[in-house]
Amino acid sequence: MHQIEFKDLVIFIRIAETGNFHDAAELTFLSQPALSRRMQKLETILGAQLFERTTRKTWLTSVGREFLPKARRMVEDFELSVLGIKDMASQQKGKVTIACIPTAAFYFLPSVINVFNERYPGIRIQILDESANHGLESVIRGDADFGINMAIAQHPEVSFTPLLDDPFVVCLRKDHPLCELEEVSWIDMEPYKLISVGRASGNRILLDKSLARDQVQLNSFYEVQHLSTSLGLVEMGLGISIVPKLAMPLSSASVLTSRPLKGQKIDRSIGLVKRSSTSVSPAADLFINILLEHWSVD
DNA sequence: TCTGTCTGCGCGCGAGACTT
DNA sequence: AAGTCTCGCGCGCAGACAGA
Repeated sequence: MHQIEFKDLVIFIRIAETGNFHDAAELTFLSQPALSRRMQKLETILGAQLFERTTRKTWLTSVGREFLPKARRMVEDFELSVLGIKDMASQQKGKVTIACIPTAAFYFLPSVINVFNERYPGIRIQILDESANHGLESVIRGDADFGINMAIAQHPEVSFTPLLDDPFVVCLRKDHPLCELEEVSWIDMEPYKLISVGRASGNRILLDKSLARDQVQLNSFYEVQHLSTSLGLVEMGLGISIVPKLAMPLSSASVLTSRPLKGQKIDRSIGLVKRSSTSVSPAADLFINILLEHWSVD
């Protein structure tokens, strides 16, 4: 089955413009017979004659007149698309979409975005601040160019490049009795209500694994969906929480503080997640380069 | 007669099948 | 994996044809 080619449309337009197969052939760098056959092929595919021709004169049929603006639009769209891709390829325009777990978005992105914007002001950035699982799905589906995610969120279709190890800490109000300790053990936490994130969360999976390994059961009293909510409840004095250090507020004015876990170390490895089967867009590649310049683990 | 289009024929190229 | 063969497709050349 033959298909209409881009060149067939260009030829059709040139013949319509010149009213002449011979001149159209010159303009399209073909011999006249080759052009004539191309036109015949196009007419066969369309099942309609586009030109009436005699050996002296060529003119559009009613079908041809109707098809001409459509063909022009198709050629124009195609050319604009190619120009758009060229712009992107030359890295002056485009968009980078990053699926990033929220805590990492705060930590990694601002400095990288600053540098990126200075170097490539024409490229827009979209951040999908999503949970580890949703972020991974966005990368696999192609909704995001790449992701910044936890090592736990891995998949055969993606590659993972570690950027940072983020230890879990105990999040406390500054007036909490446990603040007197330099490090906090599981036993120290037993009397207090624990605020934890939902079981689907990647952070929760890591924490539960450690608790199971050490055969410890904490008083998990409140369950929330987001780390930011658990920080809010700690702030209100409702309990304590075990969170990744990156989730802790940066401001010293905050009523919250943290203490390392005693004896056991729970780390989440955060890194760059990319689809392994396809290459990223030129714009995304530039962003990744700057990200790795800033955060690459040597 | 001149000029433009169509058609027969052969050539070259690329893709896929087949062999070593 | 590399080399060879086959087939289909598009091309140009040359000549036929037709209208002004």
